[in-house]
Amino acid sequence: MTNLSNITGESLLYLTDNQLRQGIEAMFFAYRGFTADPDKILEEYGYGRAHHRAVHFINGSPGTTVNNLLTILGVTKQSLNRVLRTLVDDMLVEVKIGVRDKRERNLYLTENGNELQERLSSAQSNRMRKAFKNAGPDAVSGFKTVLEAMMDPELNKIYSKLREEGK
Amino acid sequence: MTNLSNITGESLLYLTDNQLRQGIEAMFFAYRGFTADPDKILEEYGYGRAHHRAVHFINGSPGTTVNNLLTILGVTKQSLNRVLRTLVDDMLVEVKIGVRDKRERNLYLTENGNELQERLSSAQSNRMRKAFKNAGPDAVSGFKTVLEAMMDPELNKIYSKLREEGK
DNA sequence: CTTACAATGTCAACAAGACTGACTTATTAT
DNA sequence: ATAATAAGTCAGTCTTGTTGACATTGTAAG
Repeated sequence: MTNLSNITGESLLYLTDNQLRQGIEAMFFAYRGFTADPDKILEEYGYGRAHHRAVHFINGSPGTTVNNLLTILGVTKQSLNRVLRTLVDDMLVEVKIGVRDKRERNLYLTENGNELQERLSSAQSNRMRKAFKNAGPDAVSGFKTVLEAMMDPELNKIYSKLREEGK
Repeated sequence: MTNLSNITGESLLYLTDNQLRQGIEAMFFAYRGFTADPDKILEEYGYGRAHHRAVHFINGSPGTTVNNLLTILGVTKQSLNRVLRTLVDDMLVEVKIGVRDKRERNLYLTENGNELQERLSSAQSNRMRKAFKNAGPDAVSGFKTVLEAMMDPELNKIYSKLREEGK
């Protein structure tokens, strides 16, 4: 029992190339699984992952501005605009002129937009719930800890902010 | 010590919508971080992520066939061929005719190919190593457990096979 | 041996989703 | 009045995926 604390502590973090390689491949395959279910739903609408991301973050921060969305998504306004325009044309997203600053546009999901969001969210959540249940609570916290450490520092700030807003 | 095992066991897995939402966003932001460093290197070569994936899996299974690669990557042969052709033209990948079955093509990295692979791998591994170190060994196993549970069953088989091959 | 199947490669056309660069229109701030 | 900001748009390019059709070569089965 002398060096057991060492064994479970720092010294197990001799990470071999193979362990790192496995981590890399786990990320690759898991991300594929992670997006598989929503992709099927999006296909019905003729949408892609870009639409999913927009809908997801508008749902999470109703009334957010175009600039906010650009920062979170990390794309150009031309790229976002293409997606946003189809969502507005299809009556899934509503655009309101800002009250404080009339240059800003506040984005909201319509009733139809919410319906799509719910479908996407529940598909993705179901998979994640199963994964979490299989893995157990300790694994879940480990999962989140590693992912947070893997983000770029700026994105981590945004993510933390979103965590606070979501209670 | 009576119900502590319960608390840390099943009952903590009442997963709220917010916890699931956070997991989803963590995946999104972490994957961005995960690909950020290699993307910069690939830009020097005029390559994209598709090239990275091809190089990665050829490196992991030298002599693998085109069909194997198609299965792992989950793309069409036309899509893979475009990428593979540039890699062969640029002398990063070598193609040898199969010995057992002459229809098959066995793929290998050349010296230059290995150099690119090393650069990509070390960039990505460095980030993952940092994340693993920050998170600690328990978090690492949790991370892997959840990701494996999140994969599609078929991909999980492939992934397990690759784990075995890598000792 | 011929016929069928399998592994690979290629041509063409198309689409999503990213990019750059330039430019307009409102609106706000200095 | 002038400059900066938020948003939108037009045009062109690139990567990476798709379908469909077809050719070549080699293996396997009858």
